Amino acid sequence: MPTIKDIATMTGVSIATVSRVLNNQGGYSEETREKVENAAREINYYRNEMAASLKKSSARIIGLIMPNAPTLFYGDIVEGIETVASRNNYSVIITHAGQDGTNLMDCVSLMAERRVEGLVIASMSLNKSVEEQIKNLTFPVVLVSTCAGTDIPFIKVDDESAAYDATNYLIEHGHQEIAIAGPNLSDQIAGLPRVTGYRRAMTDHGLVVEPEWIHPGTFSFDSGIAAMHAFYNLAHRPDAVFAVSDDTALGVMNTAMNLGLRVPEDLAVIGYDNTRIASMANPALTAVSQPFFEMGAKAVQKMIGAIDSGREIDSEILHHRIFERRSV
Amino acid sequence: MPTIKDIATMTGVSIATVSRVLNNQGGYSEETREKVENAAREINYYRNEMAASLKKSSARIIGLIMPNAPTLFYGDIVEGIETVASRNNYSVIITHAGQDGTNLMDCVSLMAERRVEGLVIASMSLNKSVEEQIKNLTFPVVLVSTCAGTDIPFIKVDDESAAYDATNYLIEHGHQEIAIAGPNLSDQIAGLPRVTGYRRAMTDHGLVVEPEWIHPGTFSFDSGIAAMHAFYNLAHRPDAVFAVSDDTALGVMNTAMNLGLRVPEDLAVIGYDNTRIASMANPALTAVSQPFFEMGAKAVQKMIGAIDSGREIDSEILHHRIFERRSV
DNA sequence: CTGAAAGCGCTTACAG
DNA sequence: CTGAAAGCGCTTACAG
Repeated sequence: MPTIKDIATMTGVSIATVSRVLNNQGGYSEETREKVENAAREINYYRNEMAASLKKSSARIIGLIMPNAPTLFYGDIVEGIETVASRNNYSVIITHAGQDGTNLMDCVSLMAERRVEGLVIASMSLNKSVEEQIKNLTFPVVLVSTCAGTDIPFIKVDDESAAYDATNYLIEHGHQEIAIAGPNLSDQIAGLPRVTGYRRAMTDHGLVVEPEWIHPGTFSFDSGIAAMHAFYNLAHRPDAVFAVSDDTALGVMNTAMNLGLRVPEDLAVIGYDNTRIASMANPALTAVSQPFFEMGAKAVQKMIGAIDSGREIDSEILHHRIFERRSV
Repeated sequence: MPTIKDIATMTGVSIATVSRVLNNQGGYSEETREKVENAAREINYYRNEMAASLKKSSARIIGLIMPNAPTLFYGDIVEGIETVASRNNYSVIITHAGQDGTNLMDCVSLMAERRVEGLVIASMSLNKSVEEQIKNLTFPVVLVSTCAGTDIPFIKVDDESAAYDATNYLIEHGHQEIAIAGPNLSDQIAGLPRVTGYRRAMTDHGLVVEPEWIHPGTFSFDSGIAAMHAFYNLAHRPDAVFAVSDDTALGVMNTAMNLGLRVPEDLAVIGYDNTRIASMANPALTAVSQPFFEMGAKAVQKMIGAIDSGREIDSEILHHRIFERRSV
């Protein structure tokens, strides 16, 4: 590809001058400007960002690490991040760390090698060695829709409180026999806190929680199906379920209806995430929201603030909200 | 951040030697190797890929440009691309070109400046100036789930033929009064060809197409709702509909059921895309598939092949397939 | 087995 | 208004 050297040769000026006009630095004659710009256009010149970045030691790249999970909110997080990144002239480089974050350390290393100026890690849990690795990084890292034991800044919803509110919403709508479907009990971030919130809401209202009403899973559609089948066969059948994801909620709802139950008359269902399928379900799904686009956008805003100021990033708990539709 | 120079100073060897051991080039003593590796670990060294890329004039980056559309298949395309990219030690840098590809030219320029070695553009239509710009690029470009008038290579399904098969499937299942919902009629790639395929299937079977049975839209859920309301009020009401996306299909299905029609008994519905919501709908949606993950994966495979061999990329029409579920 | 040196394509003081 | 030169952090022939 052509370089500023080529343009310099074509126009008879130095590469310094070429660089100046291409960067609109001012301090050259109108005539020079035209000559250079024409030459650049003529040979189809594109500045070599890598070279410029190397010189300036600033690549204006933000890294994004996501799990390999075919989730519906995937795109929203990416768009939130990319939108504010590009608005600030940052590019984003994306990588996947496997379902369980197996090669998360490699991903982080790759980002460091690419000299990202900031890194966001979305929706994954970190083990000790990764936390250690991150602590030694020289650029800011922010977690989105997840958090870590240590002081790595994060942006997320308060899962326990969101689960509490979801359960509470069901109670306020007259339900007392409420089950929870789909939580992964070995997930400290999105699993356990949601069942804790659920339990707390039940206890606060003096309601009993039958052990069978807690049906664990993997946040998936299939988890919802399995949970609903189990609930249906219970002697003491719940009349409402808090599903820990929208996917799970649809599994529950569909199964319930196929079993002859009416939603919400015989069984109320509330979901979690408020992805686009919530409004596309039938009946439309009432759900607690995680604002994914906003999480991504905010993460990058804070990151850029940190890059510019040199200050630390503050964690932030984003507000959740219940979107009322027709499933309760 | 530390550089090889720091390691050289620490260990008393030259930067050349440091570079060699860090790249496992061989040709140094075991003792040197250990010294260098220990020093690197100690100071938390990460190679500066930008510098290395500049020197080698190869950044091992692939660019991806996508529309700003909150679609369900978004993640699948990205994952397909990133999976085979990372397997080949390429990173992927992603950018959004707006709903209508407004700033597509800027995105392409940005990718050129970042010195990507290949570029995939997904699901967007290109105007003349962008096509011109692409033609002058020195790295391969491949289109995914779209195509252009010119000879830019693409990977996609044959929309007309897929639409033909979808309509045909409905006919084979005993339907004769078939409508089409949701196509954007000014979309030359995903809109028009699908209505052409639909029309051709109808004609081939000697079936009439009432003008009102073609209800245009924007491939959205809402388009499906609007279409179904319109169909419902027709004197000559269709008994099956081919929806041009899964989203549209859900809009049609939900509306039909809310209007008191049974799916598939009173109204059969077939979708297009076969995204994850197809199996999560109730009844589960029968749909023609676009293999998004595969499209992305194949695009990068071909691209890397082209980068390595210097040959052109061949366009490829991927097979579509009908996933039979319960909505027909 | 190791090092000095050139060079990738830029930017930016410094000097005039 | 313009240029010569240094330098960003690497890699890699070349020489020993």
